[in-house]
Amino acid sequence: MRIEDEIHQKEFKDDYRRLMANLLFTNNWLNQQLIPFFKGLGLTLQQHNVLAILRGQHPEPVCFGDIQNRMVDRNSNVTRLIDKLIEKGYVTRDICQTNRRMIEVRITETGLKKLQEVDAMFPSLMERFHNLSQEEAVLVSNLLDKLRG
Amino acid sequence: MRIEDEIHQKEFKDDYRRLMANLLFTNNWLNQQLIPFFKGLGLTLQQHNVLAILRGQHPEPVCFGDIQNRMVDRNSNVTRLIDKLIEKGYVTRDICQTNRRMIEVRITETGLKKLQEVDAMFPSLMERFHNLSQEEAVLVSNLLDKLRG
DNA sequence: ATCATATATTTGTATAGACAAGTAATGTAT
DNA sequence: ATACATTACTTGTCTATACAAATATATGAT
Repeated sequence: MRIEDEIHQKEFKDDYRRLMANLLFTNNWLNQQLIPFFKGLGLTLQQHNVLAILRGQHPEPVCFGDIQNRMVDRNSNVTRLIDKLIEKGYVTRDICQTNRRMIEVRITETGLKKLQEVDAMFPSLMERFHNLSQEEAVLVSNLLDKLRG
Repeated sequence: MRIEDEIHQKEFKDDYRRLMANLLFTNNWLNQQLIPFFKGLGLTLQQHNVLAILRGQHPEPVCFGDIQNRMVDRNSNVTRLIDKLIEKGYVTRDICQTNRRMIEVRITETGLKKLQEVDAMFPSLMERFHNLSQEEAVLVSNLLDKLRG
């Protein structure tokens, strides 16, 4: 459905403004799919993102700064995110012995199991992207990379 | 910059997951430009969105439901958004006389002036989109429309 | 060794978002 | 006419986000 019809706007001043509205609107559309999906699994998007980052380094730990730099949403408060994940038993935190300012975060077995549970559900989530062919998905992705510069 | 480099991830499981991460990351990038831009003008994105909708109908009023349906971010609480805009003197609200459940919202002269102030700054904001040619902007926009189905 | 500066994480706070429940006016079926 | 459902907006509450300030540790210059 054209963005003009989605937000009942006859036309945009220019193609860049149309793209801006479209990016914001599409992100909302995406969140409306992702938030309930992860909520059903007892996670938020950001919590899942952190777990996936930790799995990538497992069994090595990752410190807060590195977690932040690898997150899709850079605005998240890592301290409070990790607190939630510890409560759920998905990660551990320890003070780094070589630099005591840093915190080492590791994913637990329970956390790995939760990620496997998410993985099993992922294909059904990804179906919503299949309005685009694989080639089109690559094309959009590359153009977004180019947009950000 | 490629999304892989932005979030320090070697590769994605498939092109659709890469697109998903890229959409979320690009939206964050966009918000990091838009939020300070509008903040500098004393508005939030959603407040600006509402004012623009009201200008589109001016001098006719728009009711809450219609505002919600035309907003880029559908999750906004229109009641509280309008409260803020009334405080600032940018809109008025009146009970609709033909259906007393509905609220008629109108933009004021002050609101129109504020929008003119925003318009004057818009070209500088749009420069950040010029990494894409006009044709590419149209292409991405159309593919996003297609993605949502 | 001391002090200033930088780095890494934490905490506080004000505002916004998500979502459920509430209120008031209208429409509809009997 | 009355009761029930629907519509349109409001309010409450809990959580998350944005951003500034605070704390703790490490580094570097004198």
